[in-house]
Amino acid sequence: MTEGQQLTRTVPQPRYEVFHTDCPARGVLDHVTSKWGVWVLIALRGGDLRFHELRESIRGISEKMLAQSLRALVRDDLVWRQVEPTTPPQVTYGLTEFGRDVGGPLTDLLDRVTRRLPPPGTP
Amino acid sequence: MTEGQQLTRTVPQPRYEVFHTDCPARGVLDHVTSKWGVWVLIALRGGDLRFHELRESIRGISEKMLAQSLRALVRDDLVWRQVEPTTPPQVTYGLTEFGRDVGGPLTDLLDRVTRRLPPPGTP
DNA sequence: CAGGATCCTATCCGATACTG
DNA sequence: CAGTATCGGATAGGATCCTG
Repeated sequence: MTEGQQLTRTVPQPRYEVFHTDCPARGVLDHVTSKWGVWVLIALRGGDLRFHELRESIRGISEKMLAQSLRALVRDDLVWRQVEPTTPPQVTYGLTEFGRDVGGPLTDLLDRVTRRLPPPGTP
Repeated sequence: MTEGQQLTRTVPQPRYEVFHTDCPARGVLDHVTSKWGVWVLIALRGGDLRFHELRESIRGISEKMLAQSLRALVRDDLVWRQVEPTTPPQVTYGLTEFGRDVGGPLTDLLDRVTRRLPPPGTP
């Protein structure tokens, strides 16, 4: 760190210093805001879902990306994974407390975008 | 659309149907949650900034990506751009009302991640 | 100073095939 | 059913050079 001042202009409280450091929050935030992570988290807000239910909820996601996103989210402790060793196997995913905590502002974000977005006549 | 039911399981209110359609909200949300868009928006919450100030705020971003992200955000009406035709030219960026509106939950999100993240002793 | 143009690399991501 | 493995095309992204 060569300079400690940054955003000290008009920012009320310099609560975080996530802009220059490689603090882990940046990685997690990147996962949370990743292309599919967003939708997985939002989908799971409606309740726990199994792999295929998730895949059907988030139309457009491939199995590969879903599995990959889920792995990342589980690693970050945003999502838990429960394997029922039956035949056929049954794997359920759900939000951890952290995941629910993060899902709030995420849904809020989506809400504001969707509500603000469809302005009549902007092709 | 071959089937209209989706997430009708446990979701309280089916407010949006952003999961299967290619509604524009998905595109905007993707921009908002894009790798750098997040940080641009958060950085601008502290006040209007010029190109190089932004670049310095968001350490790690390249000029190309900053310009590209800014263009996308301006297109989505999240950020405005004001050109002062002086020499040297001076271009200032700031949040639109939409941008500020979206910046709220975004900062909230970042806050929760950063606050929750650094658990003492998890190398 | 603010960025466009170009080149090249890293990664994302879908399709397919295969496993427990 | 719930994945993993691999391949190949598409895209994101960095470095550099150049312009108004």
